[in-house]
Amino acid sequence: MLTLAEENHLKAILSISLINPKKITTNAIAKEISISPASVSDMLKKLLEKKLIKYEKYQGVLLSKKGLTLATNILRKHRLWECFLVNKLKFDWAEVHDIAEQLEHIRSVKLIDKLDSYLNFPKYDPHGEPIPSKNGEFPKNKYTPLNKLCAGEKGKVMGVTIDEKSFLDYLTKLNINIGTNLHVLDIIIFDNSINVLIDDERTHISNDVAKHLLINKL
Amino acid sequence: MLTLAEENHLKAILSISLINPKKITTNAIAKEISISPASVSDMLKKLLEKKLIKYEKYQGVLLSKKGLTLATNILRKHRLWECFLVNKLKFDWAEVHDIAEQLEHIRSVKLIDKLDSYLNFPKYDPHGEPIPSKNGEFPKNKYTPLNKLCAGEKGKVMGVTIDEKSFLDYLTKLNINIGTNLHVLDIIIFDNSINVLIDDERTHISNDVAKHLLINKL
DNA sequence: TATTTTTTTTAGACATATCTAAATTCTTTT
DNA sequence: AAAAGAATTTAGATATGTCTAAAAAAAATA
Ligand SMILES: [Mn+2]
Ligand SMILES: [Mn+2]
Ligand SMILES: [Mn+2]
Ligand SMILES: [Mn+2]
Repeated sequence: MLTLAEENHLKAILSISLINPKKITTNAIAKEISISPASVSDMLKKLLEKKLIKYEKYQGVLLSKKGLTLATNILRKHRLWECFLVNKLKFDWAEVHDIAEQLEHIRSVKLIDKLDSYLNFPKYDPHGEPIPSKNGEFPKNKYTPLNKLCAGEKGKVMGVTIDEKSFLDYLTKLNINIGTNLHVLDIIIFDNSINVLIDDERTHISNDVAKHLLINKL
Repeated sequence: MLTLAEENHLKAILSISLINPKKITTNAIAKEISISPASVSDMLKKLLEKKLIKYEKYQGVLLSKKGLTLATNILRKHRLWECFLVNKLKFDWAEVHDIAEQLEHIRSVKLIDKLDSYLNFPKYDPHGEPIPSKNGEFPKNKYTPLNKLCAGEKGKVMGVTIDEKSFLDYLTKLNINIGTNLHVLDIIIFDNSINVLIDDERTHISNDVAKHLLINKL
């Protein structure tokens, strides 16, 4: 049985490796969960002891099979709860991540099975993030980050890859939501920012934002 | 902001005082949450420090106004989640208490407001236990514990005052549920147990069980 | 390759929450 | 009212999870 801290470390490792599937550094984990690298080092020893990670001192860390299963299940719970909060309780998409950070630690297999069924077995959460199945498989998506589109291309926003409130609130301010249609006007070479057309309105989007928007190209 | 342990102690004090509204003893709290009396003593110091209880060494404890508000809110969350689990996710009434023990600690005022509304502002949980309102008021009920009925009286089960699995599973075995009609045949003076008629079947119920069954007398 | 910088780990401290055993206080019985 | 018994608190220990500062190792730079 995992403690809350152990679950949070495993989930952090998974989250980081979903973006960049390499060995994960102590510093990256520390940053992800806002604790000191020293504390992460301590925890890595415990997780290694429990065979949840592959780890050699100074050499970075990977999830073991067992660790991956457990971490994926936490992510599954997180995203299912986000669906519940948005689809059933009518929360705004920007409000649910922080609450799901708490709900994801509730322990009951039956609860998650029933929640999944109650929600009609969703494949994506309210941010377009894929929900792993019970046995840990992610639905494939073939979407392109907005920063990979070329001038002139058009597409529809299918999801984001960050679901923190500050990011989502900014998207809302830009009139971007899931389903929004975009038309890339031009790309500024200097900083890789782009000008897009949204609802006939010209909008400027930084590269940092664009790379977290998943687009279904027309 | 309360820690999990603090919340559990406050809730324990409230639960005990709902059954018997006197000064609560250290031992009673210890028993309620299955920890040592020594640990409870430690915690009482902390709760006093935070002005959540009225407490003098060796003299037992009461909730302060602030403590009562917080504890009542935890109970409210517990019972609302139990409604959700039974009414929406179709859990059996015996399965939900343990899961609600976890869910009751989720922190989000908006979540509970929305859950309450989603459930249509229930007044009683699946065990017939009253759900306090947002401002801490309990709906009044005028039901009688089964052990106070006299031979010959009839009534309907409206709720229970324990919602642990072992108790509820036993009720199910006795064919007792919310809404069950009972007819008290006779009371055994020796141990205050009673014989009742349920669905034309004679059933023997101990005093210990009978006192936790709330009856609406016909 | 040697030096400097960065990253990671270790060492030592602290807060929380628990325990058992011993001391203290309260309650009951004689 | 004294003694015995029960309840409560204190003392001291342990486990977990965090921190900062210092040491060690790895990576980057000169
Ligand atoms: Mn999220
Ligand atoms: Mn999400
Ligand atoms: Mn309950
Ligand atoms: Mn209940």
